Amino acid sequence: MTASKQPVMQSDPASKERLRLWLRVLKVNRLIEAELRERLRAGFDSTLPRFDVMSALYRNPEGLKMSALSKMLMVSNGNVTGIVDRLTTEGLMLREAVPGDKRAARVRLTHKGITEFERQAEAHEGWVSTLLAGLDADDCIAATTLLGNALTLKTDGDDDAQ
Amino acid sequence: MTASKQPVMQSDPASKERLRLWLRVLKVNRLIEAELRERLRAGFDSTLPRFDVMSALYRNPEGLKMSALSKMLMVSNGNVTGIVDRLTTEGLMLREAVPGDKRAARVRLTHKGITEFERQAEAHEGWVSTLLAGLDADDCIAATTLLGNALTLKTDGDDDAQ
DNA sequence: CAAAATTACTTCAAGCTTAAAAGTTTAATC
DNA sequence: GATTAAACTTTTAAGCTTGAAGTAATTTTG
Repeated sequence: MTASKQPVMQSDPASKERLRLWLRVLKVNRLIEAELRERLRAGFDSTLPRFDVMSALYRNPEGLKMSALSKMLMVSNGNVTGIVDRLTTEGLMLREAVPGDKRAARVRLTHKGITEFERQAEAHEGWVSTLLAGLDADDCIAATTLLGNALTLKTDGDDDAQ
Repeated sequence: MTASKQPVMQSDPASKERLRLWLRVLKVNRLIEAELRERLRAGFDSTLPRFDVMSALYRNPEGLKMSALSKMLMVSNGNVTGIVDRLTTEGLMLREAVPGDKRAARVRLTHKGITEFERQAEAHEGWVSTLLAGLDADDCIAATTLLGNALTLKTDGDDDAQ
């Protein structure tokens, strides 16, 4: 117990509550991510980033360009390259040429990738539901709505659904 | 638009809302983390993991054992080692021997580290408040409470406050 | 049309992250 | 006292992540 308890007189009185919420979001996120990571590893010898990529491609069976993928997942361009490389090596997805553009590459799940993702997604939904068992449907809707309001200035490209 | 819209008849009817909430948490987390990372990089030539370590030590001026630090931050033991190494090299923190135990090492902020963290923490609180400007104090309390209920089974070691 | 700017992707270096293994020291048990 | 188990930390290998630099193709523009 020393210093630290004097908030420096923050201008916005909601500032402290916002900080508290952010720390809570961070905690929930870490807890759930850690659990999902462990279960994906143990159950499917995979990782969350791989799951995310497959999930995005599952929702877009016609394929996505690398840049669209990285924008959708909010990760860097160079990052996606490595994950796609590995998934491709394992035969779960493939790169195709884009007809009118020799720079671009379109990636999509193979049949094997689709089958594998469906297996994982079913388990995934159950895990999430278990981890959030403390909240019923109404609580979830309320929390989702509140968090959605936090994004009013940032969100544009919308995507959800498993 | 193909397949994918048949939820496989999940047993728990709240399952879909829980999944939706999880995706929302993930999105908020990524958006805010990305923004904070960028600002820490541009403004202080630092990173979020470094900020987190310094924050934990700031709240514990007497120092923490490496294992306590890793538990508090919910990251792996080996992970903390590297971050502490770098912060130590920069003179922001230091390792001390624990009197009765030659296995353990206690780490704490140096004076320079304390000063530097205070600078960063003030900016940090402002950034978070800006990013969550869509929510007033009551909204934040409501959201924090709801998310807290999600953790009822997992939370034990409590820590918060900047 | 040619130069310039933009777009798409990959490569690179540095740092973060984990799980597992290894190295020390301490505590417990026999 | 010797053996075993536990606690604490570091090291290691593999993968994730970023920002920046590099390559190539496309579009814009003068």
